Amino acid sequence: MTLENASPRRKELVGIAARLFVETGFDRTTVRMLAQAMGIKSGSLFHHFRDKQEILCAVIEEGTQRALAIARRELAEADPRPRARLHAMARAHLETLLSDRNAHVAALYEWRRLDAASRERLVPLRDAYERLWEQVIDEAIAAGIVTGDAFLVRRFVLGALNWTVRWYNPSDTVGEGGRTSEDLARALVAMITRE
Amino acid sequence: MTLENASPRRKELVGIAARLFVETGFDRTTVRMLAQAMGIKSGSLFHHFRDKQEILCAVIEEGTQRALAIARRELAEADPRPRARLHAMARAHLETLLSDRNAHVAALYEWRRLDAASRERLVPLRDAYERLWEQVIDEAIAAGIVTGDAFLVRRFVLGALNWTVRWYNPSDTVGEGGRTSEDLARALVAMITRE
Amino acid sequence: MTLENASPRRKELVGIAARLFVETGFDRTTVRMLAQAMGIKSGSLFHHFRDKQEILCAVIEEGTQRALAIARRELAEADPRPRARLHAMARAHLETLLSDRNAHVAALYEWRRLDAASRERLVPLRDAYERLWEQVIDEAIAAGIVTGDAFLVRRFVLGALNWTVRWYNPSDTVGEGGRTSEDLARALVAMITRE
Amino acid sequence: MTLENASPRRKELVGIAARLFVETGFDRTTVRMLAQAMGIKSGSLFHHFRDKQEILCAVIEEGTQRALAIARRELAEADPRPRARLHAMARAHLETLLSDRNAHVAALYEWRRLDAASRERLVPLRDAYERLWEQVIDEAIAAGIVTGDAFLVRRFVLGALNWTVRWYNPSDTVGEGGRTSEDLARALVAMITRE
DNA sequence: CATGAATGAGAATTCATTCAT
DNA sequence: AATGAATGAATTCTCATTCAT
Repeated sequence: MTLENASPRRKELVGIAARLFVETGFDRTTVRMLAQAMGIKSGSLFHHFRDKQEILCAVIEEGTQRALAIARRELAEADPRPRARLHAMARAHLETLLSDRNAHVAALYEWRRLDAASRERLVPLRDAYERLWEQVIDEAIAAGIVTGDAFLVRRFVLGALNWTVRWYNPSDTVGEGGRTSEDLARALVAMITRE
Repeated sequence: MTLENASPRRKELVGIAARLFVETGFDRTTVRMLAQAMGIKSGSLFHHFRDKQEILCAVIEEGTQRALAIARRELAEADPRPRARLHAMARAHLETLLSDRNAHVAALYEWRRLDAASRERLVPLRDAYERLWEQVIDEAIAAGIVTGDAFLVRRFVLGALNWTVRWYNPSDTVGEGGRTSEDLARALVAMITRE
Repeated sequence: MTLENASPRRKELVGIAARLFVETGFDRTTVRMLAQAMGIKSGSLFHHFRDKQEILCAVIEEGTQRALAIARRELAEADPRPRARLHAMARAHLETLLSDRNAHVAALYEWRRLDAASRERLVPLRDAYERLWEQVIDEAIAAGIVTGDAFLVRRFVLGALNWTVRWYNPSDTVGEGGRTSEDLARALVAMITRE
Repeated sequence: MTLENASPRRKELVGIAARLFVETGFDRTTVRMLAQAMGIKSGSLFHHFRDKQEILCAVIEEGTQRALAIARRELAEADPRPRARLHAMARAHLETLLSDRNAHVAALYEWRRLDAASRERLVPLRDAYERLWEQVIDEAIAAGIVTGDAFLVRRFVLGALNWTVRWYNPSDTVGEGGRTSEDLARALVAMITRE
């Protein structure tokens, strides 16, 4: 599941690329911009990555991997009751999405830019993450605190969460009415659960 | 509210551009692709639009305008009870988003590509549309069928709906488990309302 | 010597073109700019002129013709003594050059943009004008008020005069230290004559 | 006084660009023509210069700098008497203008094509050159060998000299009646001085 | 005469990528 | 590893010109 090269230097470069991809979009981020942000010249970039695609692929892998790791950790630490587990997942998702505007955002918003080969490689990883959500939502429905079609609920919930990056700026707590990402997680869970 | 140039020819071109922008993304849609899809040569495009930006601007305006018109019509025809009005808005939103994968999708997903001037021009239009949602959600909260922070509910609901274009293909009813966009609207309303 | 078409409408258009060619340069003046300044659409321009070259040709012809006419008039009216005739020529030259920043400037500064055919057509006209200068300078040398190689004197004098359009703005009498174009003519004659 | 980038490669390219700008004019010299003359592909040009403007700016800077350097050298070596100094300046000016049809011609004839920023940067350099002329002409007037308004004399003299590039071809000594540029300098000085 | 739409050749510029040093 | 120079294909956009209406 891990890629050919996971040196710390490379990890650092991937983080920088992730930020640029989120700020500017993959298409509009030039190799020269990436290199400059990394403190090297554009020619040197190709010693670390075969091509621009590979950078995107690495970013998306990193983003999904982190999302998966954090979700697992939060679930492991969470109260085993369904509502708490739902909350843990929402919190984890928002954390990877908003806390450092990191690779997870790129994973979601630049997925379409992956070429076929990369996509194929990354689908299992993404599915592993989604399966976590599937479980938690199934449990919530089984417990009667959420009603409806599990598939649709999952899609709607992820949509609601993913869309936050379009309107929520975690560093601007005043502009956001003082809402923290924790508030967001709680509000979302409240919105879809009853009793 | 309509802009500089509204010839029927232009409208037709805007429709074609909308489709390409949704299929391929604004950045990856070249002027030549647009021209070819329109049946003209790339130079001729600039007879109708000053630059590529202006095409995007026209597409987004058209998309938001249509969304606004359809939402108003649905609200006017809907049962005046809060849940019905919520449902009408969701149905209207999904219709403009999914029925012909039209300009409304571009309006949502390519908004960031607008330059400052266009953005400024279009913000009021977008706000008018969002105000419709505001009203309907306020009514639902007042009626006690939805609970929570009206602002967050609106953002979550719009996120859930907007994200549908990423996973729902209305022309593939089998792959989508036979779900129609009407089903989606109903499910969303069910998910967030109680009693 | 006159061109196929000398309608007053055409003359007017030529005048407008002359102004634009001087302000912006022939290469940078687009057919659309010309048309707009003329109050018509670019397509219509080609009812009046075969192509852009023909406009330039007409402008240069007009400019040289006017310069020639005015020079002849001034010489006819001038005191027959050599210095007075020299002065009359300088005054005439500066008048066509500066008084209405007209076609004569274009004739001098855009001559290189003429195609071979136009150039051939206009060379005799330009030579007729230069011959006037030749006479006047020959007379001045014969009279001993100017010394030197007649050919070089003529080139130097014309250079000095033609270059005025690069630094002298006749409508800004303050910025120009209150110098009129009449002052310029006098100063030039004074500079090259003795006794 | 020198600018951002003065690599020898760049200097060489600037020289080639100067020649093309003089032969063809800035507007009609395409980037492809420049690249071909430089033996590279058009894309590579932008490795050395940000845009076409910057090439022009570099050419004009180079041209004025050389003119300034040569004028200073000639003045330093010249007999200190006013006529000799005038002659030295004329000779220097014609040398930079005619000897290799170099950047100084472009500096004079394409100045208008500079954008505002470049112009601002180059004005002091140009002024430094003109101040040399100012001094020499002031001295000549003070010595009584030239009469008139120093400002106008300077403008006329520079006009006469600058215009030579329009009619004088130094490599065609037959067509030019065997006149060398040294002859031109002498004739000009003779024309404007007395006794 | 005038127009609006269209054209096609070419303009400057961008950019991922290569490669000798 | 890193770099600077170069590439070539593609991109947006310009513009003189044509032509049906």
